[in-house]
Amino acid sequence: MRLEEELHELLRVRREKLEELKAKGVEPYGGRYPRTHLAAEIKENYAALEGAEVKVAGRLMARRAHGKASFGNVMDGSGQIQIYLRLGDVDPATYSLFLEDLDLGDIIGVGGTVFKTRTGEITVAVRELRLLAKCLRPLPEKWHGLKDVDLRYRQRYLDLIVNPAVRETFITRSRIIRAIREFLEERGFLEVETPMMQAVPGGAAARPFITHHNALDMDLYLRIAPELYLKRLLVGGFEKVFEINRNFRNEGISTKHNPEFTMLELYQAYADYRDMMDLTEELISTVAGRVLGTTTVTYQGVTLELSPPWRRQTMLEAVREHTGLDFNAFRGDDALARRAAREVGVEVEEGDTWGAVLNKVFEEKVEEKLIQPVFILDYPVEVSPLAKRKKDDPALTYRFELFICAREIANAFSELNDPIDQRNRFLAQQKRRQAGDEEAHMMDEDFLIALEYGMPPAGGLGIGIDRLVMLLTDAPSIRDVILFPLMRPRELA
RNA sequence: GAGCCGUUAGCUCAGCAGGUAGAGCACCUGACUUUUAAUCAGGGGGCCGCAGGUUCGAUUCCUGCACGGCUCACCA
Repeated sequence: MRLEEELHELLRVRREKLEELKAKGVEPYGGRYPRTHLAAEIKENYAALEGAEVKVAGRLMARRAHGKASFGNVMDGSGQIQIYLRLGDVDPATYSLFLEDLDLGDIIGVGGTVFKTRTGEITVAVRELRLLAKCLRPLPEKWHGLKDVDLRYRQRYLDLIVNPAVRETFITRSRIIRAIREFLEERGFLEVETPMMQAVPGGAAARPFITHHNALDMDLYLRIAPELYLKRLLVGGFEKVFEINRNFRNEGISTKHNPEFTMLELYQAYADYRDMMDLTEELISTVAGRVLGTTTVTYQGVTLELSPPWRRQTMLEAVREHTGLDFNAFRGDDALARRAAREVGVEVEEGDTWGAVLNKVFEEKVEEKLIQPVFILDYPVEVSPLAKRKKDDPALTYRFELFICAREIANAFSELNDPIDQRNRFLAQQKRRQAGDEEAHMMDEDFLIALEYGMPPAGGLGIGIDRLVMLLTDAPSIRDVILFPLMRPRELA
């Protein structure tokens, strides 16, 4: 810390007050304060509490001095309440503590009686005042709040102090996650935790972060998905498992991507992807109902109806509906499929097979049009290395993704439990890795051994929690639903 | 990774066809015993993101860099 003389005036003044307080024998960083009520409780129960003695604690957010009587606002976890000090009701030392020594932002405890001012504001008439924590830096502006998004993310605590809507968003996030846990536990799912550090990062197509274990002298990867471990648990006999935890992907940052993000994955033995569709509909609509009180939500001005059932459409149908291209007609002819894609303006590479082309056309031409909830079924096998092939159509898989507001919200499939087929899929992925595709799956021999012991047929589902929270809180950026999104470090003031 | 835009007081923002900067809130001093964006009077506070260049002179024009935002690419 710089020398006191060099401190900014605003910081210097507060530090001087701190020293004065100490000189007066006031402890500026107090301990336990036995508060009796939250601000909101007093306001909600005024009829019962009028004239009652209460103690509240919180941050001093405003002060309006009128000579020998003064008002202030104290904010606690429930909201703000007005406090009133009058010389005579409190001794001169207490009054001057409030008026001279306290600053906006200080955390205080006050005791007094509840009353209503003549303008009708429910207020605590203070008898006792205690400083619990001195605030040495000025808070952001009281009216406009903190707008600079850089500062809001870097100093999220300030954002939370001065922007109540931000606070609400994160409370809603917590409620959503709790509702998901309740929903799954009610249905017999067991919550588990699987490794975040993995020797072979699998379960998704993504570039991993690399870290190093010193004692074992080995590189490890931060997981890109828990999938392959959760499936090992199916092998082990857990029949309904879920995990809500972080995934890490070493990719770009955008309004829809943070390098670490929260994912729900669940697996249900003896089920398939149709069961997963039913479960997904029920889960999201139930969570919306429990948390928001409605299944009709507005996202960025668009009204979405989340009550089931949701539309179900195969990828082939969706592509035909939105582009006029019937990929069934190009079956077995990769070149024809590529030509058709180029005709509608989709860039494809020479090596792209029928299924890869179909997927690209879908992503570029169809996804953006999927506003109301829709399950897109039957993904090509090339882009679904962990999903079971369709019995009657082995070029496709029993896989769906859920789209809402043009965003992929969920991804699910009937899990591939044939170890021979799984090995071949890994080998195909390996070829793509060798061809330079850094996101192709790595071979996971350990996982294959597990499959060889027999994994029950199962449905698996993944839901991006951050994106679901964005949808349900009307947040335009993923950074609005992650408390501390990744930022480049910056020199501190 | 690319393109566009931004960075001025603690915060929210003006401003500058190039002549060494303003407002509101916050802060300091004074007045005020039911105010609430309290009010009134006075005052202090700025490497105008950083580094170069052009110029008699740059916060302003040019270049580079840093950080951020948006769009695109990659993805969930």
